[in-house]
Amino acid sequence: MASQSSTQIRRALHLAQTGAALEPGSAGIVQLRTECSACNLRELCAPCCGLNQSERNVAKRLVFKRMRLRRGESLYRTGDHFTSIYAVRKGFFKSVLLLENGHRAQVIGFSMQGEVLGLDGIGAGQHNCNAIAVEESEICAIPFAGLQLLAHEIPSLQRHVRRMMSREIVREQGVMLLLGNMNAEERLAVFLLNLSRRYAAQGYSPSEFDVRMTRDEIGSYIGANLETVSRTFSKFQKDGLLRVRHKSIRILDGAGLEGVAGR
Amino acid sequence: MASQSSTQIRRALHLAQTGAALEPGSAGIVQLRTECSACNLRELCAPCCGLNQSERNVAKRLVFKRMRLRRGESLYRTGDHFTSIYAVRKGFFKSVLLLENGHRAQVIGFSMQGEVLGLDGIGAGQHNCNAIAVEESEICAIPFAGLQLLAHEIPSLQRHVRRMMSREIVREQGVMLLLGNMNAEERLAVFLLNLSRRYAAQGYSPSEFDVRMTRDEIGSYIGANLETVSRTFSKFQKDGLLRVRHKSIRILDGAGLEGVAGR
DNA sequence: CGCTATCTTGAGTAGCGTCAAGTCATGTGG
DNA sequence: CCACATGACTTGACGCTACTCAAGATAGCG
Repeated sequence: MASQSSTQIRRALHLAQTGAALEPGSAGIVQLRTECSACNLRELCAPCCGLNQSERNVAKRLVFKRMRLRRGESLYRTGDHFTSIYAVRKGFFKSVLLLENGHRAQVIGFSMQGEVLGLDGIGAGQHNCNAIAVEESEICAIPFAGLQLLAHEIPSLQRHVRRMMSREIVREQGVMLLLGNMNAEERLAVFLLNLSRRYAAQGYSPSEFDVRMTRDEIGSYIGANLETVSRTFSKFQKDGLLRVRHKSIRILDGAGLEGVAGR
Repeated sequence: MASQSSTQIRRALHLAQTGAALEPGSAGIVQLRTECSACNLRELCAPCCGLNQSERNVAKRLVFKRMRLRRGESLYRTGDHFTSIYAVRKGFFKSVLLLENGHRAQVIGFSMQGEVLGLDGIGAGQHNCNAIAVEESEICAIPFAGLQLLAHEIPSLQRHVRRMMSREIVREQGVMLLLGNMNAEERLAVFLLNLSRRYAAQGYSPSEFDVRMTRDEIGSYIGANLETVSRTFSKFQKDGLLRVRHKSIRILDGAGLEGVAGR
């Protein structure tokens, strides 16, 4: 069923890109047409950010397509033809890498509201992982070919794309450090502090938030199993660092948590 | 002393970029001026690869600078101002990420002959890790600003830069999978098969090669300690998969090794 | 209200890290 | 050319962290 809905989404995207009509609301997917200049995320949105007014006018030519996805639905899958990068307008996604035998899988990243998804496809022309909604989410698809045409006229846009890619490289380097060098407590602490910082960047409280993903998904990301994640949450609570009530997290001692994270 | 020689290299690079003269052979560093078209690595070299003749003529404007580094010398260090990307002409480099407290370090990648180094600096304008020669090495510095000017005229070059960055993202995703999901044997097997493939890509034997790095450096990269690396080498030898004689490796049973790697 | 997914906690174990001792290779200076 | 020092590697013993298996608690959903 996950595969089926993914197919529908891909079809929707294809239709959106070719400009063909789509039945609204089919399979719970709503597709909207918006101009960049009307996008209420344009302050956050990668390709618009940092443009001056005249550049924004040029950017109007780039028509974005919005879509909604429910928990478990795929935005794209490994091997899908790369056409767009995606700005997350609302919700949460996980990027899952599958081993060739398909037996093992690992979450290699989470993308939240205001962040960009799908850069891994630029090189090979096809996506290298599965992007799956962790909760009810809404994205804005940015056709990459159009983005490149624009970037040729707007150098700052070209720079912006490069900067996003470079940031992704640096982010992944940090995860490699986490996975290669840290124990379970340090990993979870780093994970929580990172989440906290990202919520803060979106204007939410850095000390009180929900983890939208399951213990299993967190564990997959930080290289531990779900029991270890759960135990470590409990230990942090016992030590007075957090208050954990299922998905709801309150950071009680940020400095203490940073101490555990080893900074 | 490592820090001192690094300073010298940075000074050399600065001089090279400003065009000032440099005493040849000082501190064992030799700096050479070469045009791209004369570079005998141009088939491998990232920015030249994939250009047609007329584009190559344009590319002649881009003057590269070559340098030699001895084992342990830094090509760049965390926080260094980003000016160039580097093509490895000869030798081997490791990229080392330092934790903020400077106490822990991890090798996050190795770059061999024919590969490119330094892409992590593009976004922030400064390097995010230390690039250190693992053996006597020679690199070709490609000034990034010049590369970008050229890329504006040669779209395929722009694409090429993007592709390199995207490949780096995908490579790091693979390392994350390795570090998050595999045991020591699987990690070492994956590491060796990857090395084998890269040696083959450079025209060397895929089944018989030297590991240029120490057990400690391998361990840091694959998230194990040096004893575990050594023990696993011994086990692979006992199982008839490899013949290991210190740094010299011969793969006796590639299929068996792939089996261990879990593919 | 019951079913299912998710989470928590416990007990036992295995893999890998730590500590330690010894071997081997490389390089340096007499 | 040899002696010695140093760095790199190997192997063993032991202990701890985190995984596995299992059972029960809790939340969310139809």
